[in-house]
Amino acid sequence: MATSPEDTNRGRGRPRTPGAEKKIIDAALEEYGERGWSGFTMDGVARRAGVGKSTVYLRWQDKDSLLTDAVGTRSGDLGSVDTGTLRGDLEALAVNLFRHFQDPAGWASLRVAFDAAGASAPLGRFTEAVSDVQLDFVDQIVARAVRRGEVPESVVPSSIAQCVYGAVVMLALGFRLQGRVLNDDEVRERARRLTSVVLDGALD
Amino acid sequence: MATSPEDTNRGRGRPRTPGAEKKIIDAALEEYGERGWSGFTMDGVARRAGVGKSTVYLRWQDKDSLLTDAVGTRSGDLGSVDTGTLRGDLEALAVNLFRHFQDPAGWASLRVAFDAAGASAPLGRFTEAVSDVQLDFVDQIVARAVRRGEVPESVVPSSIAQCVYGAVVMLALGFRLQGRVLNDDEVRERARRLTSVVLDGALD
Amino acid sequence: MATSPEDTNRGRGRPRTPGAEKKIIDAALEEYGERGWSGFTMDGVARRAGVGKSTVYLRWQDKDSLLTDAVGTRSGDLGSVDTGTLRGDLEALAVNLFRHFQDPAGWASLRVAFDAAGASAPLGRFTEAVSDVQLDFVDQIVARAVRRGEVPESVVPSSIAQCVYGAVVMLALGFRLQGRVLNDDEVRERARRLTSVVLDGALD
Amino acid sequence: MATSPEDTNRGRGRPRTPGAEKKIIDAALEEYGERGWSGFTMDGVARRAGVGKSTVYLRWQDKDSLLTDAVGTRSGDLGSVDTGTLRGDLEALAVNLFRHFQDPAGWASLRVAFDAAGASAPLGRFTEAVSDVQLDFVDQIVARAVRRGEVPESVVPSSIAQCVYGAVVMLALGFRLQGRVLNDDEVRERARRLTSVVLDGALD
DNA sequence: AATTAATCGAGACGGTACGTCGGGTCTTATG
DNA sequence: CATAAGACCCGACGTACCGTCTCGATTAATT
Repeated sequence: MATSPEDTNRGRGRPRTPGAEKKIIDAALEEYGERGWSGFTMDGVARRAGVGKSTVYLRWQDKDSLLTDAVGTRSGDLGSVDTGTLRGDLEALAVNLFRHFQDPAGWASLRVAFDAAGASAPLGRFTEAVSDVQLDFVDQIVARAVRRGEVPESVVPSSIAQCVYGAVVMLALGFRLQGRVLNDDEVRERARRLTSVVLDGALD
Repeated sequence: MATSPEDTNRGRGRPRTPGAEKKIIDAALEEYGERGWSGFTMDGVARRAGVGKSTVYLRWQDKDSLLTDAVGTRSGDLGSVDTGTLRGDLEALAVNLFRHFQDPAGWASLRVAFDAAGASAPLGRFTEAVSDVQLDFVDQIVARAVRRGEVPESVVPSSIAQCVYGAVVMLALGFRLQGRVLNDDEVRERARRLTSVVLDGALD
Repeated sequence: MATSPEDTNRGRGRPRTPGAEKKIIDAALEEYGERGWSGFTMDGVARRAGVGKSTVYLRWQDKDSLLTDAVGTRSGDLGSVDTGTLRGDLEALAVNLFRHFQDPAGWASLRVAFDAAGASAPLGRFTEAVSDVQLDFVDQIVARAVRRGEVPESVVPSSIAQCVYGAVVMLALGFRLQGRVLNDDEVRERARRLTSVVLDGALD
Repeated sequence: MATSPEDTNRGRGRPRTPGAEKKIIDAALEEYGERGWSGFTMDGVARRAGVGKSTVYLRWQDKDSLLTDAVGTRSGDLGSVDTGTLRGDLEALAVNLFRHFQDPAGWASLRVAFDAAGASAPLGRFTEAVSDVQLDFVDQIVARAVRRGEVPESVVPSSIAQCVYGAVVMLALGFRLQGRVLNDDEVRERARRLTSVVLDGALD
């Protein structure tokens, strides 16, 4: 989980405090959520976690690594949906994703990904974390639909994935910028709409 | 252009050096491109632009404003396409967008938007910069198609906009994370694919 | 005064705040006096001086330099005594010295000298600060006495200087270790005694 | 020897490794000699001694105690001289002292004393270590001379002690600051000179 | 022989200070 | 007035050390 999990110590010396990682990650997420990026401080995280700075730096080499990691551990199984139909699956996924992005930690994971992609020195560890893992479960949903014969084999799953995922991202971005938070019904309605575009097309 | 372009100077005293804005913006973009976000400093920008820090702060109130602005000035008329068909317009737009995001400045504009949306104190000035302006021209393209009778009036333009824009964003993100750069043919092929999903739907 | 007084800036940019040096030195001396060496902190000095840390580090390269300098500026004209007789001069000097060493700053100057002499990398700037300047004025007193014909030319001034200065140092060290502080009469008595040893010898 | 030699262990459990004290003290002295006070760290001492930190802290309560002790164990019997005359004794003593201070450990003992005397919280344990023990043997030498009838009973032994001891200290300080090391002949010459001042006085 | 208990090397722990760096402001002298 | 230079206050960065604690592994003396 930590950036450098070099478990090279075979019992020599005092073992690392078991709960520390979690405490620190929780604190990091809370700090990030409350104060935003510019107010996100290693000292603050350590203090909130009730931990010395060295304990943090022993596990993560720097601020970015910590936030990256903290944010990655919260991207649970957003895609584990199975309603029986492609439409149902995509709508459910869109709802999950949207809710994920309304949560500070979920949104942070996205922001960090964009940071990583922008840096001249690519952080690399996001390649799979986002581009593969995250989009993968959309692929799986589509593949399931293909097996069911719901959609022709000619469709490119990744394109659908990009549309759905991307649309939710833009949606979430728009509402965040406006400072609005959608309730469950609104979220479902948006999910329904964009699923409709992807599945039915605009031309018929 | 500048965040606070209060042109209150009525000719009294020394006029602002004409080329300064451009020099600073260019420097900002270069610094950002070379060093990334964490290496992007006001001192660095001023030094590279051959300008005093006060000259920068006289025009932009803070770092975010500068980067925002610098990045905004490069978002030209991505949406000024008119091929006569909705499909042609969307494909052309997707190509433009994708190229935009392959450019450091273009990508930066996106990253900044995500930063703005993540902060507890919303920067506000992005509301129009991204959610309206950027998505607007997709709306216009769709509206034009509706007028032409290409698509039924029932379609929701903003959903199409979100899908197209979002899909390009995810595509660009994915390739950036992998460190890949697409050539023109590849870009066009991707644009064709995702336009197909949005217009024709996955189900027929 | 500062360790690196490279006055290379000829009016360009904002001039260094005039009173800052003094404020910082005063604060340093107070902090040192109140909290001792182990409690002597750059942050503390800056805070007490009402100054940013960078303002301190702009003038002194590190903690040692600051304390060294602070302590050096208080070693006023301990040797500017002229009573007309060698005995009177030495006694007055001994009194001055003793009082100097009872003051935290004065004592600190000695401690710093011993640090400097102990380091593998000699700090160099102490060579004159202590061994020359400090002992020099004892030499001058003796030289004056030689000119007056009070003492034969055969006496080695530096030996006398070392005896007087060294005796006072040991005296001060002893009392400090015991936590005792001498009043004026006691100081004068001690000065008289050791001057007697140096001038009259123990054998007659 | 150790600060808290509470020999409370009645044989139960593993006995303390016999050679550890010495190894640690040697390491401490070497570290101090090579790196000076600011580079003197407990981790460094433990590492050099090939010992765990707990083994050090089991014997000394803190850094100061260790250095104090390390330094004290090297102050051998500098004063065990008996040439038959006061002059001979003092010269021999001065030579011994000077050599002692040319040794890093010997010098360290002095520096530690000055540190101890400077602290607001007096370390106390130096009171005897320096002011009594160290100066005492000068007293004994003088007392012996008094018994022999060499000097009148009126002389104050402690004043002579302070002069001799102090002069050697200043001498050693001066040469250390200049980075010079004296050979045996030079040392003897200096000892002769300052003994002459103390015994014969400057005035006759 | 098994148990007990102190010590050992190693190294993680919560803190605190270090010296550096950057943000945004302020103050000069010079256009 | 604007400008280039650069000092100012502030506060976070990542590192190093302190003195404490916690491991598993010795190492005797006591059962």
